[in-house]
Amino acid sequence: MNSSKSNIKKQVSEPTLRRLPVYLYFLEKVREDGIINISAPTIGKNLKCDSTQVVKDLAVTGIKGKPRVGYNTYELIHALEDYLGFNRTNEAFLVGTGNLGSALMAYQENQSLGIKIIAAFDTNEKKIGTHVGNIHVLEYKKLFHLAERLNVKIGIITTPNEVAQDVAEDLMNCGVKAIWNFTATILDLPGKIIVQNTSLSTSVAVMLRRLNDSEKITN
Amino acid sequence: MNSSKSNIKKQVSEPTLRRLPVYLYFLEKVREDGIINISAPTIGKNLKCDSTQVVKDLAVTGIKGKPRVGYNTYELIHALEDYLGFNRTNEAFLVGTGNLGSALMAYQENQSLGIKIIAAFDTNEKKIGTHVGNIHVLEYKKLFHLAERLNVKIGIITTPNEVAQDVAEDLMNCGVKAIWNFTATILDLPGKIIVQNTSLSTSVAVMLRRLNDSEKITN
DNA sequence: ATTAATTAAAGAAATATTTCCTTAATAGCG
DNA sequence: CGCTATTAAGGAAATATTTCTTTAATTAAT
Repeated sequence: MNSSKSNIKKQVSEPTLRRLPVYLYFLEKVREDGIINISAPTIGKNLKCDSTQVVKDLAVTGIKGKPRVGYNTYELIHALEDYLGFNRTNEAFLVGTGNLGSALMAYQENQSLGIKIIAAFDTNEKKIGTHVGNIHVLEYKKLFHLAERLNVKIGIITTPNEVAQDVAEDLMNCGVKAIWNFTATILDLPGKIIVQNTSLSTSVAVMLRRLNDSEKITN
Repeated sequence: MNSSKSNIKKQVSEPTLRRLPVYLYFLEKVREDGIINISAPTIGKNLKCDSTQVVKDLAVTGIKGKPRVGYNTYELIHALEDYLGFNRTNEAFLVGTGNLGSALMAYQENQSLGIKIIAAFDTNEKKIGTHVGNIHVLEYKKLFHLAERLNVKIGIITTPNEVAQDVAEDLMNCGVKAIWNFTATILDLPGKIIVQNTSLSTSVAVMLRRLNDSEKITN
């Protein structure tokens, strides 16, 4: 369940990486209010986390804050977007246009997700030929053909669990380097392929357990 | 960004909790194959993680494995479902029936998510009165009225970011104890309210960054 | 029955992550 | 112009998490 290690310079930790978009969204909100500079303690107070952690997290972008002033909001937003790759067009293929797949396609049209789904694939004949927004649902077989022309690095799997492994291998063979996996299947792929598992059950599990814990405590 | 601490017995760590549904899904697959007993090393090999970790994770359920035999698949599945609360009907309200909200409603009809959305709310008049599967979309105002009768503990927020805080407070005032927050807003609520943040941007951020890292390494 | 191999469990060590502490910088204020 | 309060940065300590090691149990094979 772990990722490989870089030999050039050590990878930024996952907890830190997961916090960066949170800072980014907060800073965007702050910028709208016309705030030019913001300090780590202020960010920490708003986001309910330690100011030291804020400083260390933001340090990965290379941006330096000024003592007594804090960080330049605009500069920091840019650096975060750049670091996270949100300012590039990260093109992606999506496989499996069920509820979740369709939702992701529709969702990214409004909400900026950081990636742009350029084509969706399905084996269900009823789905093929339809489109969500301006993304067309193509026959799954065409994945290989399309991948030749377009140099897509990211694949999204929103298929039933049973076919996830096969789809993942196909995507890999089409040149995909990173897979966003919404199924409950643990994909067995070479270590060089980045796999991001986003199973909804995982979140539910944590929440339900915490709820259960809290109910047992007499407040 | 942290949760409160139990004073009765120490909480199970989040990494462990996040792995439990992964074991559960794997075991369900294994059970279908008619396998009665399975060892931690076998689970570890399949899920690509350390066998010691498997043993420690599964220990939280209270199930004991037998040396030289492993765990009883059936017993373990039951214990995990019970521990995670997946075998209970965890009723939930959903607020915000946009793309993501609708998808969640449709999704849970097929895929067992561990929770059951019993009513959805929106302020958009075009949405009110419609239904996804057999879940009706109701006027947001009716949340308070409905909450009086039904004792719903879980709230799901799939609204635009701007209104998330207000919705969260309303849900809390309606007796909701746990909130599954899909927005990028960091909710400011009393510590006793369980908040599970599932921002899609977070996953994308981690994936894009790892992809970027891997491209810089000469394999 | 005895032995050998496998395995879970419990504890120790290693690693990762967060929090704390000190230092140096600097802008605002007198 | 110097002092003070605030702050980022860097390193140290504390905590959390994972991995390693040892031990004891138990089943299968002889």
